[in-house]
Amino acid sequence: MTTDLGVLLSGPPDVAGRGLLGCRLHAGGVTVRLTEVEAYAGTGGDPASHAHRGRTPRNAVMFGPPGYAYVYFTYGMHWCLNVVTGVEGVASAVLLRAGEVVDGLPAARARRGPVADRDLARGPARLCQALGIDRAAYGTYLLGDGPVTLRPPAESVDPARIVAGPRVGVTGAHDLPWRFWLAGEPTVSAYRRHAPRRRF
DNA sequence: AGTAGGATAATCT
DNA sequence: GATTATCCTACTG
Repeated sequence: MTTDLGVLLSGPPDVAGRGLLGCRLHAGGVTVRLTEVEAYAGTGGDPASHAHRGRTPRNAVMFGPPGYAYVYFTYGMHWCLNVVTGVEGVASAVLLRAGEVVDGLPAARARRGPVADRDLARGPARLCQALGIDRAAYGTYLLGDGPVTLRPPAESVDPARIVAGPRVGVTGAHDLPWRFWLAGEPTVSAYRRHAPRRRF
């Protein structure tokens, strides 16, 4: 059975997110198998989304057709990669949070430094660092021949292995279980929500 | 083991 | 000027 990514990504972000687990992401000579993702909707309804307050220069690609890369820079030092989902005109995307390096191990190690192999792409910013993804990937098409490519899983993923829970690091909307990961994978990020800058 | 705090700059109000 | 879809270091027990 083959996953048609074009069809999958044109659906709602949570459905697309589940389907992206197990897919292979290739860039910079490194390939990872995705083990953790998060879904984000658009204007209204999802306060955690970058597109919640409408279209801006940064999130413009989220309003375009599915299959394109939404890359953003945050905390003054980190890049994160999303795949745009849904129909053109409505913003939604899936944040690629973590994966297992299955090819190009030396290149990933060179970019990430001396860390355990399972930590090479364990977290959205670490994943981008391991693959060498930055602003240059913004708006590129992921289902073709671009610098960053996404391919269906080599083996189909057992739906029973997919776990859902609250998203990480967001300020609100914790009642929406739109973080998906594969049970038992050591590469899934273990961060909880802590140090939330409380201003009394 | 677990968590608290700082780094650091683009983006938006 | 405040905020941030994070990561790393250092400290506590």
